[in-house]
Amino acid sequence: MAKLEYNLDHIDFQILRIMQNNARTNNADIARELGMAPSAILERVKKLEQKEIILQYNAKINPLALDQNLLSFIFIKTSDIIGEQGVAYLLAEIPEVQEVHDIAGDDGYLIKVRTNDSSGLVDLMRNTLGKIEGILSTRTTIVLETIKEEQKLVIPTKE
Amino acid sequence: MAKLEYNLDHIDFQILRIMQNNARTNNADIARELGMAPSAILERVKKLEQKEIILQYNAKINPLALDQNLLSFIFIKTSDIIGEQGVAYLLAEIPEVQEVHDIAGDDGYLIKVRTNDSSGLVDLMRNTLGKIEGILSTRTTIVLETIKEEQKLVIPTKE
DNA sequence: AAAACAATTGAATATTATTCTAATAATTAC
DNA sequence: GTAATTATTAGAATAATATTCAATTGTTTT
Repeated sequence: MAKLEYNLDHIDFQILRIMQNNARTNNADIARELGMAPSAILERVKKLEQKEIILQYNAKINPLALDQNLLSFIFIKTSDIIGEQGVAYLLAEIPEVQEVHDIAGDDGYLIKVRTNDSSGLVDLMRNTLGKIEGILSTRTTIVLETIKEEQKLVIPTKE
Repeated sequence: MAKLEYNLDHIDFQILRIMQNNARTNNADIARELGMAPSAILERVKKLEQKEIILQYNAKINPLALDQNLLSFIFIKTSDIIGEQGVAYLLAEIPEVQEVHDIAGDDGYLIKVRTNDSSGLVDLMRNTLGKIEGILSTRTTIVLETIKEEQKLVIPTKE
């Protein structure tokens, strides 16, 4: 993909701010808040989507409601050569794995995993991770409590 | 807050699945997809919100577009006593800090931070973290590349 | 300054959201 | 087990929003 030009003005920032806080805010409301015509807002939002500045809209669901109570981070050392990320892509395919990051210094990855409980984690490690070629070792960190968990970016005030 | 009863049937699961994938899917579309009246869907969605099963709707914004290119994880050891989380709440207030987790075993927290670049990270550590009382030490892990980053939960197929 | 391009408005139409009532289904009480 | 209660749904009517498009205004480019 070619280098994209992100050319955002302060109106775009305002739209992003509103959307980041409530992705279901309707066009008419955004238009009212910004004092513009709905059609103009629609145009801008579409452009933000096309330029892949807004990547997706998602509902944040309470993990407790789906009985997914255990959050863990796992450091994974692999035999992946630098540049190659074969293991990473396999990890990314696992539904319980929410994040996969290639990290500096350790020849490995940091993954974030959400399971039912500790038995679910053990299952995952034994039956899923255990079957992936190239994993040399793992180090697991259990989350006792999550104080904050958001994806919100800091949006500039001025353009 | 009293213990909430989450009583979800397979229709709720389907709604959650749709919403999780695209939070801007409109009522009419959901209704059509599930073969139900829009009013019934609206009723259910409202209930899911009220029961705090759907926590919020957010737009995922491309960090590159806002020039936030560096992602880091920082382990923070503190003098917080078990049960007390004073430092955690201070950390949670920092806009660049997207996540704060109380982790097992280390008397500390794992935080996820998104900054402009490495100088932004240094700034944050020096000027913001450095001013928080009770932080004993930090260990920073830099993310070279993110292969996957989602909040999507695994939603049961059957009720 | 003119031309080319981009963004905005405003109005018209299509579609959706929302409300409400009646009917149905599911639970609970007795 | 039956009646009473409660929750859910459909369907129709209305309010509001989304979307399209032509005309206008604003912005760059040359």
